[in-house]
Amino acid sequence: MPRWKPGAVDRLQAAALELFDEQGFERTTVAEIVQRAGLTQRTFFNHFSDKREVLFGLSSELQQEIIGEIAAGDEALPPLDVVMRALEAVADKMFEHRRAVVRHRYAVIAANPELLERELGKHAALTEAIAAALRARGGDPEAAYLAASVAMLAQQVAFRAWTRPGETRALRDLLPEALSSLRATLGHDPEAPPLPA
Amino acid sequence: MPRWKPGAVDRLQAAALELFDEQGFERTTVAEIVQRAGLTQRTFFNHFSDKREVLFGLSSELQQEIIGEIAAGDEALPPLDVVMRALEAVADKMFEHRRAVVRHRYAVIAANPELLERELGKHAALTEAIAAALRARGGDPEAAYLAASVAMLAQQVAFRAWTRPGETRALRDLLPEALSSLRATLGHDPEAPPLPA
DNA sequence: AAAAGTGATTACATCTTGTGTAATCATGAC
DNA sequence: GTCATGATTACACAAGATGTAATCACTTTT
Repeated sequence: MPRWKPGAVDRLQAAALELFDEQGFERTTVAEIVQRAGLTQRTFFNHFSDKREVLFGLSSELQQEIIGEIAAGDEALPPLDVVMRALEAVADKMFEHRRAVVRHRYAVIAANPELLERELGKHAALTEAIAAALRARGGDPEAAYLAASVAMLAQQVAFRAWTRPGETRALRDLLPEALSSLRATLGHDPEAPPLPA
Repeated sequence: MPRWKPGAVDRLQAAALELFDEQGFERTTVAEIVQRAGLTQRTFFNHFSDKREVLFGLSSELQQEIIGEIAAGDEALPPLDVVMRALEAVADKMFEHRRAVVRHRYAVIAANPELLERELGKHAALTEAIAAALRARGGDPEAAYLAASVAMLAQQVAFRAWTRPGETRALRDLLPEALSSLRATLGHDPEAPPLPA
């Protein structure tokens, strides 16, 4: 007989998501979460550095997947293409099969400024990690930062579309579209050399 | 004789920036800030919604300036150009003449993850406000969002360069360069029509 | 000029988040 | 069988944040 019921982290995450959904993030106390999960406050803070972090359990796994894909990417490809392919692969592996759950979780996050700030922080950290992974392959540091930033902006544009009600296309297919939208937004560089015929 | 010394907000902001600089954000308590400013904790929280907000007093003014410029912008120009011109104008008006102060403030922010999250939140809010201002001029909502996002990414790239040690060029001149860098990063749209001869 | 109202500040109490430290005790290793 | 491990708990406490009512120089009204 185990001393404690297993899956403490899972229970805390589930209880928190439920409560945040039911009554909002701010009106939910950690005391309520741990009560529903059958644990103590100290245990909550043993597993999560703060109240918000309970919603971001998968972000480190996501980051590892992406930088893994980048490290394994084609050496000859330009940085942006490497990152885009990595994002497409990860879209299939970690997002596509749980659209409803991801939508739900993001709705909870979007409903609260504090959670949105944390999400933005994760986004920025991931951008930095991608840039670092690109630099590790060798290449101009500034170009790495630019490629990472542009790719993550495309990711954001595609993700917004993917979570839109009624949208059915796959995230991996929305990513190239997002990139095209960015190209269209930027227009053509007046100083660029003419296209080959 | 005034009942209280005037400039309570300014004194709080100054004391906070000093202390954050001296001992870091986390190791500084609100009690220390108000002691240095000669006020009480309750007064601090009357003026600032939380401890971080004391560093972001100018952000609402910045936002108003930018959306004002956008509203007054040339009707015929494409959205991205309207935003870029607004950012250039505001760069001159609010940044150029206090490079040292801005650098210093940003160094304090960059040194702490919580402050960085708040900065990202302000950045995102400004992006949304710009998109809203563009939509108010009429035009595709998605195009407005894209133009706002791309412009703010260019702003970020230019700002990074502007605050780099040794950099002397003006922010307004770094903005078009940042846009060019983004175009170069994205490369050319394979589906784009050929450039006119 | 007296009275009444305003608004920034203060005093006090309280809730919530987050941390430090030591104790508990089933499980698995030796 | 003994021992080390590690997740959980108990307890105390600092710091951030909020609600409420009181203060009182200054301004407006009468």
